[in-house]
Amino acid sequence: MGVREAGAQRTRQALLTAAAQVFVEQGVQAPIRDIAGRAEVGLGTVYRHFPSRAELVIAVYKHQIDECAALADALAGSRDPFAALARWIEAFVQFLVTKHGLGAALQSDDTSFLALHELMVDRLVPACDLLIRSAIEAGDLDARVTAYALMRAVGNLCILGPGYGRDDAQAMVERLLAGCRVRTP
Amino acid sequence: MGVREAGAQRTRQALLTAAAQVFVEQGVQAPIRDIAGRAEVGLGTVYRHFPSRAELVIAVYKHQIDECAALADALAGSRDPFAALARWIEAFVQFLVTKHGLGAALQSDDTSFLALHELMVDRLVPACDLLIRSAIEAGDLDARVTAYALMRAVGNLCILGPGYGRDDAQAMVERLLAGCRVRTP
Amino acid sequence: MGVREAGAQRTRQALLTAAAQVFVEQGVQAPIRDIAGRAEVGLGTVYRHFPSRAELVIAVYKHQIDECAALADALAGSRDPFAALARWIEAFVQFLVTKHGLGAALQSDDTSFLALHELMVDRLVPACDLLIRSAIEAGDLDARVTAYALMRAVGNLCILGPGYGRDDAQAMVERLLAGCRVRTP
Amino acid sequence: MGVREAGAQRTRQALLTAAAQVFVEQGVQAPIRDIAGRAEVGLGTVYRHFPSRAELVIAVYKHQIDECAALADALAGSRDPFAALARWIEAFVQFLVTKHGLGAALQSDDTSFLALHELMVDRLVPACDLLIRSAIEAGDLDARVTAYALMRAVGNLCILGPGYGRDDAQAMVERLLAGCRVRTP
DNA sequence: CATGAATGAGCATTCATTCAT
DNA sequence: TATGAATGAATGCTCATTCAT
Repeated sequence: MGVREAGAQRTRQALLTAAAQVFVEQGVQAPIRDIAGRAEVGLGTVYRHFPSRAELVIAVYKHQIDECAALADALAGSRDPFAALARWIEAFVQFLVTKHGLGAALQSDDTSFLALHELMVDRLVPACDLLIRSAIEAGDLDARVTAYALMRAVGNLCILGPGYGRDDAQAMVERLLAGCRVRTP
Repeated sequence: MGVREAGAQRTRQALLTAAAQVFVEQGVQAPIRDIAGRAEVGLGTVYRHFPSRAELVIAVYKHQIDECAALADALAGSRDPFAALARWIEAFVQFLVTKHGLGAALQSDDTSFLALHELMVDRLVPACDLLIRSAIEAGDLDARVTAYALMRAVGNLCILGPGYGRDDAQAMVERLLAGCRVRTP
Repeated sequence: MGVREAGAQRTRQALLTAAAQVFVEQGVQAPIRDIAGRAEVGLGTVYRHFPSRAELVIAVYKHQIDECAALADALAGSRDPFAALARWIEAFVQFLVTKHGLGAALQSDDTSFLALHELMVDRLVPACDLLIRSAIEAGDLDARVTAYALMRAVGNLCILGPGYGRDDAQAMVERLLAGCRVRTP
Repeated sequence: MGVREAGAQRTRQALLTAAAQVFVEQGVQAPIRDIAGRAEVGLGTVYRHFPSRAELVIAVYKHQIDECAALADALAGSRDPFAALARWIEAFVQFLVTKHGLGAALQSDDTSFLALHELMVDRLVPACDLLIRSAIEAGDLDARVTAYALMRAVGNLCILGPGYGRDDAQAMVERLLAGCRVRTP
């Protein structure tokens, strides 16, 4: 890789970092200009690296999404399927809760986020589904719970605001999960 | 009240009706112009009656918020405090779930919705708090649950999207509530 | 008509005038901003009156197109059909030649001018066709000449440039028409 | 010529070929980037070889322009001067009609095409003039016809569009030429 | 009070052009 | 010489908001 490519990679990284920050502050709908400004880069440079907003959003979150999916694989086959699910959901919450605005982006009906939505669906829903099936088969989870709806619900619960912080979200997700559990006498 | 005042009241009502419809169709962020058009009224008239978008949003939902608060009062003192809370939450969900975009607006950090947020806090949090206290005192509810966080969580769960409809929201809220319950042996 | 409507009409007229000038100077692709500036009007005002560029272009030329079509009707039924056609073409040339950029717009493949193209086709082609048929029936015109192609050709010949002015265009059109004539011995 | 110069020549040729293709597909206003991409060459390379778009356009068409000029020389001195002119014009039409957008470019007031215009004037006008003079002297052509205006007119007639194809252009040019002929009794 | 014309800030996007490597 | 990353001016378009009538 030549110096130029290396420079381009640095720019790309700077853009991802800047975008992540701006997304936290303003949400994923933030003006592209602001991201360019934050990265101290020309406006066209953002478009060169990420022709559409969706691609930028995806690039920003892809790494963590992949990590999350990998965790599910690691947890699959655990002896206590419900506990495994709970642990995975906890990790998912950590992911969401540290990325302000992602939760909001996920439920946005804006077409530019369909791709992000798809990525999550493609990568995480199957991962989550695996754990859910095991828990259901073990007789621990309400069989009506679907991966998609659960993730959506968890995602929504992770939309923070004043007076509703990470701890609150965490606690509520735990309660939601508890409510999905089949009570064994 | 003179004829002029009466006319103004009619205009105000027409605006509220129109705004409610448009909010359902396009969300609370709908262009003011569309609301004026729906009400068959000039654009300036909207601004005269509701100088800010927030005031309009509030006016549109105030009635239902009041009803919701009143329901809490009616349910207070019930013999089964947890069931009362559950019924009230159900009503709250109905309110949110039929107002396209309201859930999203509630957690928006947009300053124009602070006032709506405040209204909900002022009117509904105390109402909900009443029911929560009773349920806690009856030993049915986790004492760590606060009215504000619960309502926020419920509000979030009511943010709908493709593949996550009213029924899903409803079911998830029920599970959340179940998870907040103290299990009696 | 109230004063407001009158003012709006004045604005509309100012816009049409400004647009006509700008079209002459820069062609029909001129930035909307320039037209707004020339009319000393806000950018939004242009969009209020003419939501799309095509509508503006059409409005600018519609009056004259209508006049041109009317002339054809007046000339129809003349005793010398070929002379009638020649006179009409002459008027058409006058129209084109005084609107710099229109000829170019007519042959632009830009979709925003389809509407203008359609207007010309709808109004002028039938008008021209009437005269052509008569001339053909009278045995004066090559029967293979079609209204559309002839108008297109004339339109093209009216695209002026340095060293090729109105007189040149006029002369060339006359020669083209002569070349379309059936020579009677 | 060293290997470096030879490589540069190859690059230059690749660029000309690529540009010719792109011009046909998108017209002479095509983005420079597209041409670089088609030639599988860096963007800067295009600018190194052809600092301005005009120079590229000229280089692309120069060969054919020269051929066209040479044809005129070959046809000069023919026994039937008018037929010679007609044949030459026919070749000129073929040249224009197969170059998408060239006709339009020729009459564009865009300064970047002045040079192309000049090239055509420098090479083809004298060539055409030769044939025209002969035809006039033979008493076959209207003496008022000038080479420049005739070429311009022919160029305009070769601006194609939907519903006005090569055959139409060809036919119209023939009629124009017929209209320039002096009728001998 | 009601009106709606006018305004212009704000944002997305494209592409010609430069220049460090 | 060749490269292509970076730049930013230019332009289209939307809407919130003001204000003269």
